[in-house]
Amino acid sequence: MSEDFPWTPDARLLDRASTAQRVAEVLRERITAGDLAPGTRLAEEQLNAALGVSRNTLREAFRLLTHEGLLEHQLHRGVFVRALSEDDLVDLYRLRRIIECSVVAGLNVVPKEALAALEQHVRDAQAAAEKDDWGAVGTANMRFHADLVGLAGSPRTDQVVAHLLAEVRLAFHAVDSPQRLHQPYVARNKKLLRLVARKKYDEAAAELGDYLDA
Amino acid sequence: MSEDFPWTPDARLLDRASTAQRVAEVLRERITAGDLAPGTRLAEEQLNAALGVSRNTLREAFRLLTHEGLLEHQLHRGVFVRALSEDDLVDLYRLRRIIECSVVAGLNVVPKEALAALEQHVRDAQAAAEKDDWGAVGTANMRFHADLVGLAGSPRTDQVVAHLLAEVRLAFHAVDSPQRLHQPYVARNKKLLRLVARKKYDEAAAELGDYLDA
DNA sequence: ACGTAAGCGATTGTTGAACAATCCGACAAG
DNA sequence: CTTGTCGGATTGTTCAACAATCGCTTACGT
Repeated sequence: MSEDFPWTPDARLLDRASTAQRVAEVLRERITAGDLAPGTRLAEEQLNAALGVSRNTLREAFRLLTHEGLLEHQLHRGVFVRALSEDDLVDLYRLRRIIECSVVAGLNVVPKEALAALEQHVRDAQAAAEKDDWGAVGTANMRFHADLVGLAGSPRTDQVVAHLLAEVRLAFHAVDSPQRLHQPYVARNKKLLRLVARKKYDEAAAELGDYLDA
Repeated sequence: MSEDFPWTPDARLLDRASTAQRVAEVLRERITAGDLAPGTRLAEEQLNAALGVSRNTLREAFRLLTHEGLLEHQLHRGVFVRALSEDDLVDLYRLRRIIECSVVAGLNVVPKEALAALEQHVRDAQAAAEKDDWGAVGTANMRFHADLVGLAGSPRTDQVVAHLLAEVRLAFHAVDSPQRLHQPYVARNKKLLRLVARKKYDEAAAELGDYLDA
């Protein structure tokens, strides 16, 4: 457990902005890319040496990522890459269903440019799926849902959903078959978007609720 | 001496609090009690001496409260007690409406003891109202809604709602007539609870949605 | 042999200081 | 009166030392 990390620190990347934010950026990339598996412990001393920053700075970066929900902090034990249980996933999707369905059902007018952005996300997901890049499919899907909720124009709703989606993303890497996970969403998002474009908001909400029950 | 305790083994309560968390607790109390008015600036050096903790620890407490939405952080200027705008309030109640209504509408079974707890909150609010203690009415009201949402058994929903209620509480102190603000809620909560007890969840959700539109 | 408790190394929590960057009010020049 | 600049005060960032705690090992008693 107490060996050096398998990835080399890129000192050049640490020369532009606040050190803590740069460290957080590096760690964020590693986590969302799946290089750091959920449950992995991030020891201060190891990363201290690996990144060439002081412990205090490193802890500041930890705090940033903890607030983002990517890390979990246990008192006197250290920080760990967040590991989601089955119950967590169920809980996440339950809350997503509540919020996203309510938002869609309560829509009134949808600006043209917002609709275009959503369509772009669907196209991105489709293109990535054809290249078997399921990580990119997941990213496009996340952006689709974030922008979908953004239609409501509620900052707090946006923030909550962004947090939920970040947590969902953590669970991606724990899935053995990413294709089976992401494949259905491409078509479903397309159908959903069509319903929204035709202003059939209730049907869209039903469709959305249906597939968040999986 | 200590046979069985009334509190359930909750992981958050079992974890001992760090210094920063305790400092945050103190500040949270002062803020929600209204001792620190919205807009008040919290200088580091001043609190550093007053609370007997180092600047780093104090800043960590600030980060916790900022993340909770009670404090606002301005770069190179310090932290201030959050002042909510009219738009913020509208946004808060919109999200509350979405979540609380969905929870109530989706109820299936309500445990007897949970119902009893809700009734106790209503009685507390009623008693406080008769003594013109509108701060206590607000507290009982908050607990009522927190427990109401808790019926769904979703940790993340609970957390989001707790966050929203904490923000709502910030706005209490900016109101000139606390009576007119809290008075209606006592009767409404009572009515709402009666509908829930009779398992008329849809009607309850409608009632709840109706009064969150104010 | 088994469960228990003290001891120890490793790791995290906290502190205080030092220095840089930035804001704000005062003051002087045009 | 407006503009520019100076200087004190406050925050941002980093570091190293010390205290507290955890997990594991070891020795002890029954």
